[in-house]
Amino acid sequence: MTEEKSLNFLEEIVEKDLREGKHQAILTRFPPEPNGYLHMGHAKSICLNFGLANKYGGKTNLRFDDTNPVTEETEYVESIKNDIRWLGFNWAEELYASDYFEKLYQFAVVLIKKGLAYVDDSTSDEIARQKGTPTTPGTNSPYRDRSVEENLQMFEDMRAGKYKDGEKVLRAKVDMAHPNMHMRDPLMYRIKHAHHHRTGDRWCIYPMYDFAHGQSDSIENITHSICTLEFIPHRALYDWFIEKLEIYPSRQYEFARLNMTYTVMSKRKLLQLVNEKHVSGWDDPRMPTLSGVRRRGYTPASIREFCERIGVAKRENLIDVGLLEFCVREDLNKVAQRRMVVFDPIKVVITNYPEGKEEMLQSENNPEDPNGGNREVPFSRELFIEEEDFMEVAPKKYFRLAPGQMVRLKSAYIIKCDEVIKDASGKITELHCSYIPESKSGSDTSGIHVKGTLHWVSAKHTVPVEVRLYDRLFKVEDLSEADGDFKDYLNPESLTVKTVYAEPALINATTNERYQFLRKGYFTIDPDSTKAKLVFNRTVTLRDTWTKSSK
RNA sequence: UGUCCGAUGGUGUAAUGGUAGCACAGAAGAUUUUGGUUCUUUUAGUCAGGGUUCGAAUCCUUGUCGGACAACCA
Repeated sequence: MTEEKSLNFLEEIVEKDLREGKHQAILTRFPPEPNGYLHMGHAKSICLNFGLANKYGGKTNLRFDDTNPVTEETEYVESIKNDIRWLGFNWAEELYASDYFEKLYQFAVVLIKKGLAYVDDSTSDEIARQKGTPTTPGTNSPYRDRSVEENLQMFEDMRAGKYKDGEKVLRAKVDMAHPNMHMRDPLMYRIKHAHHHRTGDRWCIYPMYDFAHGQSDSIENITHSICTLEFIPHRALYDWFIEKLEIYPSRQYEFARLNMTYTVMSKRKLLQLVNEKHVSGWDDPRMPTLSGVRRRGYTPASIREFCERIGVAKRENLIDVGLLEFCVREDLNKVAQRRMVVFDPIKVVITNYPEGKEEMLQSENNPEDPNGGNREVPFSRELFIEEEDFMEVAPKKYFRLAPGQMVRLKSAYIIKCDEVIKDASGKITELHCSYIPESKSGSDTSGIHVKGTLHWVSAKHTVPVEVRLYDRLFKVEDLSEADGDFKDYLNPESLTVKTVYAEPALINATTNERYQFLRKGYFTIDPDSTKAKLVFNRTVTLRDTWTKSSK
């Protein structure tokens, strides 16, 4: 008997619709506007839309909502497609709202003929005033009662380019006193003499979101049109257009968008960070964009798992970024190749190890994978260990190296610290240790048990590599609660770059391999990496219960 | 002082009138040649009042709190 996983509210709706025969199959869509890069919020929407279709044997269209030529670019179209594929989803059809411009125009003509739309000469200020406020009704435009013939002619003239930008708009004739602001004669078309990334200069009038989205859904026979909460008030209009046009009744459902701690999730703000150079670009590894987390080393599987775990509901939420980190660690732990890299070295001399002697030791590539194989790690008389792995005066539960104390060097020998060498200023320059020859990893007959195991590198075999260490982009957990400019809360220490000491096996690191630098975290090669200078991004640190409990 | 949406441990998310469960985070312990992994245990919750009912997180009611809506953006 397997435990039945409970359904989210959208799955319940879909199951009900299928059960009652409302639909034979479902068709969803993912509708990005090509004016920015996809972020984790989009990932949630993608997993939802594609996930629903996958689960219930339906399909998902990719439809670019490209109704505003002044902000949209082909560059974004390509990055969006790339990100969706990377996440692991395949769309049924690649479509564009701009494919429907002619149809949409004809829909508008239908509404004009029905007396449900009119051309308005009012300025945008005047229209704003006519709208009223949420608590006071609006007033009718003086142009509201133009004849059908006049409206038809003027709308045709709008299309023909006889007017300048902003001179006229087409509005739906609904109800200027409606309690829902979106129903107070909303704009359907505006004039923009602008070049469109797909239709070029064919059009100088462009439909507004409300007159494009629902109709596009309907044209494609989308069964479930899933969007975020802020579109709830638009639903009345969505349904109104479909009803008046008597076209396929797609239905809109809304869920709460994703918010994460210590970051922002709005294209506008992300664009600002890019434009004002607070980050290196849309794919800066600190960005919550898909291109950013990809470069940082997050795996598609870990992001899908994250989206699964955060659930779907209608209440506002703020997800702990720690959950994302948990998901990526869980995934990476299974696949990452283990390597040893010392960040802040302190020299260790094994005084009883013959000068000039070297030996190759075997070390497992991945203890989680029995078939992962081994690699060779050179061992010699002079080594580096991590500065923080030695303390001259050690507290009680300190398992690492200290005078007179023993530790295991991973995959090598147990050593004992005999002497601390300092320079004139009292700074520790090296540690003199002795090793236990019988304690060799894999053939230990010493019978000695030590609590601590350290990573290390052989001093003369060391390979310098650059690591880029990331911290949260912002200093505060909840940016929506922060007063003033969100950029005031940027964390100045979100990026640390350092050159560190790696074991030689890392020379052969490849882009498609993931690495765990023992006790340091999970790393992946950055695109800036070259043969001459390897560059690694830290995806996430390892879970650390020691520094936490020692505080 | 309008309309709409929402409110369950610290954070998310279930329970669809019948034992408030799961995950992350936190705490304690075991295992460990990564203070990682794994395993065990554990802390902590139904916004408030009233009502219906044998029985309410769930239904009704009145409040409270949070959010959305007045772009020729999507």
